[in-house]
Amino acid sequence: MTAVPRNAQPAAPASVPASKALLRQAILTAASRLFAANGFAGTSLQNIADEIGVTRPALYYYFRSKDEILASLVEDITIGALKRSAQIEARSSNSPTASLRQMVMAQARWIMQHPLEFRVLLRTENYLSDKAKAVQDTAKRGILTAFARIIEAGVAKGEFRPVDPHMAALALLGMCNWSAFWFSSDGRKSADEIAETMAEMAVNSIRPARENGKDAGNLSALLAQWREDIDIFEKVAAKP
Amino acid sequence: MTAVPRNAQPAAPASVPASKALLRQAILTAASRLFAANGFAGTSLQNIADEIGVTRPALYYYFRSKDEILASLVEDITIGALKRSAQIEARSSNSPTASLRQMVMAQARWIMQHPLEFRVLLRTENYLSDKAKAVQDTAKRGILTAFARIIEAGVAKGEFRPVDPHMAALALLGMCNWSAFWFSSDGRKSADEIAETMAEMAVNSIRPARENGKDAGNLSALLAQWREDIDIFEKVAAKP
DNA sequence: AGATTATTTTACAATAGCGTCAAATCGCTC
DNA sequence: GAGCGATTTGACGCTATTGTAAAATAATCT
Repeated sequence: MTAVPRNAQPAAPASVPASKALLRQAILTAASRLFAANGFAGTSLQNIADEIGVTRPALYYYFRSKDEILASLVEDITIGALKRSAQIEARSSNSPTASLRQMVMAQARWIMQHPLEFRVLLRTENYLSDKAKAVQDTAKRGILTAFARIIEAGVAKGEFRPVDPHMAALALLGMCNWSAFWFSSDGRKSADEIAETMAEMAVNSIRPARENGKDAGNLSALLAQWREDIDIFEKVAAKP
Repeated sequence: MTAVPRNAQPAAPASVPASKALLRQAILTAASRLFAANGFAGTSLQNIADEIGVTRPALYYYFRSKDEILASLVEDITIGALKRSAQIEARSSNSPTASLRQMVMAQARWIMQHPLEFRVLLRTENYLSDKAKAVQDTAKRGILTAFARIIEAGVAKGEFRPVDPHMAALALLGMCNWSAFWFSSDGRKSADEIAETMAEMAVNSIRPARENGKDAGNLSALLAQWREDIDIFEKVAAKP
């Protein structure tokens, strides 16, 4: 392993120095690789140290324990996911369909951009400290309710079938999250393509069946349908 | 722990005697509970032994190692899932929509009937021996291709949108499998209700946009639909 | 009852990995 | 190049747990 370069900044002693943060990050990256490959228990601190080219006790200068490495790792990921869905919800488009599509895309994308970390996260809940687990739980709950709220709004507007919002949200999140287990960045499809397909599947999965004229009184449902039609049209028209 | 009752069969020394199989099963049940709760590495053989009321070395009479317990545990589950989807595929209804609905229901149900074992399975792939992992992989692949074949057939028949069958299968399986992480048997909804909802979502997710415009790429069908819609709109809007 | 087999236990290595500490080294400032 | 804080290292103790083997107990058969 190459020596870690130090930048020549005069000083930033107030908070964490840049150099320290740098190696910290290197540790986290190596750890996610190894944890994802061999599991948390299957990875010793020695393995991590070898990966970076230092000795085992050096790690204790950056993290108090093995568990703290794990906790730090998974916290970043969940918080990131939460932030994204909160952002989209705040953007509050008036169309739940559009919002849901965006949320699914964002979630799927975020996961496929960090598949390793996500796999670790999904597989190691048991080893988290109580405090870390609590952080996890609130973040997960936040994402879930964001999805559920959008779906609920869509149901109220008639853009979605009358499904149980909570359950539908869990189902759709499952669709997204599962990708951590199978997505490969060198596969035939890009993360963006997959995310789009999933978003399309998601909105379709709870879209009301078109009942020709039946409940024609429902204007917003009709408008929602038109929006989708236009999307389809746009895609078709854009093709060579 | 109560003594294990022995049946008075003369002898069945050829294969495994019934009594031995009984305690074996008890060990597996206890193990899944503990593995699911505290993780594989977080569970010692001592914990398992305590749960059943024997001493630790007694376990070695039934399993050669801790890993063998895990392997035996997860093998049962995956094989069961594979069997189910194979059955449904063999039943070969002529309607891919109906088949897909049934497969999703079966998969979701099977998982919600064994959520503990499934959580263990999803979280411990890393600790499996190479041989056990191979069994895993082929079973998983079998389920996946069963799903993909149905979807492919549906696409060919025009019952589904032209999605990538492989990818859609993964997405739908994700929806099902994820339930292992959130389903609770004492929740408001029963496993059957949830499975049905998921099946409905699944078939909708890849159903073509329009029932009456058979092929989605058909522009004139889309335009015709719009004209109709506008008529409806006009009537509704004209109302007092 | 006595013999034979099945099952469980007590006791015993052996190992791997975590966390700690004081000493050594590095990089920089004066 | 002496001094000082930041960083790394080697050596150590410790615990938890796995797996084994021979002895003890329970069950079954003749």
